Amino acid sequence: MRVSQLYAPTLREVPAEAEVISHQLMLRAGMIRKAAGGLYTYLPLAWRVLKKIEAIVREEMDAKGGQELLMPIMQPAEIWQESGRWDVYGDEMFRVKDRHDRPFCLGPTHEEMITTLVRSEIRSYKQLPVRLYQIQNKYRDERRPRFGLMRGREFIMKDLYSFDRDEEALDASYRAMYDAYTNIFNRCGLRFRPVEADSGAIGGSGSHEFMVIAEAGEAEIVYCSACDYAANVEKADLHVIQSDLPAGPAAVSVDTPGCKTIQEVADFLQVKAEQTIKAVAYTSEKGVVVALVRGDHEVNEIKVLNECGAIALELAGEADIAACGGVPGFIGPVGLKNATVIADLSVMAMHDAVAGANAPDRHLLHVEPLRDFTPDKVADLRLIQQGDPCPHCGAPVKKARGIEVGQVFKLFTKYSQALNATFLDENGKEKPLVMGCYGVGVSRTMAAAIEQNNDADGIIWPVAIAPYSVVVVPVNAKDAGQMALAESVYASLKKCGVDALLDDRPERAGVKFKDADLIGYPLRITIGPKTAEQGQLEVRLRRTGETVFLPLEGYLPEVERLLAAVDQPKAE
RNA sequence: CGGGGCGUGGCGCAGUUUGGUAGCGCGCUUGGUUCGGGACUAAGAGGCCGCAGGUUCGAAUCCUGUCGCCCCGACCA
Repeated sequence: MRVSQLYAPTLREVPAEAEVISHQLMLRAGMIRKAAGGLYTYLPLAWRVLKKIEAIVREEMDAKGGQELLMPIMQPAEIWQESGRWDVYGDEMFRVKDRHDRPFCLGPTHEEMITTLVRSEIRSYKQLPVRLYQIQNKYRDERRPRFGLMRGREFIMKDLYSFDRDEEALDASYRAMYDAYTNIFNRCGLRFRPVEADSGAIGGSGSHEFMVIAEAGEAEIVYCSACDYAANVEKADLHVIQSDLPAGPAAVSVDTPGCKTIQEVADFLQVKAEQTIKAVAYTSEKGVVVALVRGDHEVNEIKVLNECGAIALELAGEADIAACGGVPGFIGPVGLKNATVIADLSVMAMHDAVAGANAPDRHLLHVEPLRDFTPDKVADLRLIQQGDPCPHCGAPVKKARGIEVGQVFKLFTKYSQALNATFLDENGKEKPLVMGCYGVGVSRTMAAAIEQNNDADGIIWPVAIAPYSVVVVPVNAKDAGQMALAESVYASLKKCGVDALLDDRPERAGVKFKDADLIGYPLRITIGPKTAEQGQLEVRLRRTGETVFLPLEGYLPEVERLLAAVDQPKAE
């Protein structure tokens, strides 16, 4: 490709709408343009990167026995009604109607589609395992699309679904995909970490997320400073923390005028925050749920959601709090009614605690769990914090931010049971298929790669996913000798399979260098006035900024060697 | 959904308070001089001032409505 022909309009200034670096650079490098909020056109450079990522994904999926197919983006409502998710999925699903007023949705995911497909063909255990995948657009009406491609309303996803005869076989599928994902993100040149994850709305249990470590990430993870434990904060388990206080005398109510926050109460009553019990009320379709944690802890809403079995939680309003006998700001566990009360493990281990008295401007002293209140349920509810003990080895954990680029789930029989997808085992017994699902955010992976690989001049593509590996830049395109040499270098690179680009534009050298740096081709070969005289090719490495000279005779193997080595950390 | 901000040539912005001929930088076109890190110069092209209604002799500017975009939040009693 010649740059004079390339549709890659670069921008000198940062568009005002872009906040994160990947979004800014993709706009500036002429890779994407916005069509509407969360909807983007991929221009040729971006499309080349996406195709390279997809090619890596396909190779790794095929290597694990995956077979590619393509399902419709538009899906009939009836299969979602059958699985029960039509009503559950909520506003995040784009819903459309055809001319006969029949309801459809734009697929946010494809469990229903694949399961209803497979249920009519798979009859016998002899046909298993089956691993089917596709790469296509997904649609989610995000409540807030942001950060360019990182959270769009339309995005490219690879989704594979595995069907196995039993959980042991599912484990093998899961392990195969876990390994494949590790290969994919390694090959894309990303620094990432698989973390234990909550399985969320999609259901099932047993899940890992592949997190690219980056400040712009929307997810928070914790990892152990000593062992290899790592988890999404939503998932991280926590053990009981015992109180060292003795049990107190009978509870008494005291005035705490205007003390609504834990800090205000603790300061006013001269106790530590960890001696207080925090009660957080939520509403759900199952009624009011009150979560109790220690005052210095935070509630992990995901854990609450999982414990109470509701579809969605919202912080309760004043009316809901009043309905269960509470007073906003002064709600406490003693005397609550008409609510499901769930206490964190560490709350049950407290003694002589302070809690809201369910009366205006009043708190209770000397509260004793089980003596003064008995929760409906006790569970691990708190959100992990930096420095908390690792659930595996007890060493303090650290926090980091990550971009979720992939997730693997064990679905077990959630969908096969709902959608009646069964097979006959060796004994002629009908059983539900045991499923797993595995997603890679392809477009998000591209954005994540930029978040991790850039500098003040622009993008620094890993070779494996660069739109072009090498750009050949004649310093002066009007100089016939330079152009002839550039043409011949370009032709020979292409001939031996190097993804090369020729910047034949009649621009000044500086303009071409700036564009090359901005777009981030791994290698730039500069053809200048002295190149022919000295008999040497000047090659600049984007990642390190180094310039190396190669002999005009026999430079091709050297270029290939450079391409193979340029992303590898230097051995000292 | 709540809060805040912004919509003015392709991009970045000024002008709005105090109504009176629509501006600047970058980019674009043409010519000349330049030519190894976003050149200089001369002459140009390009704007329903988001949209609709209202006030006014007159609206980018004031009023009402509406649409879109961006950011923060959807968080602890």
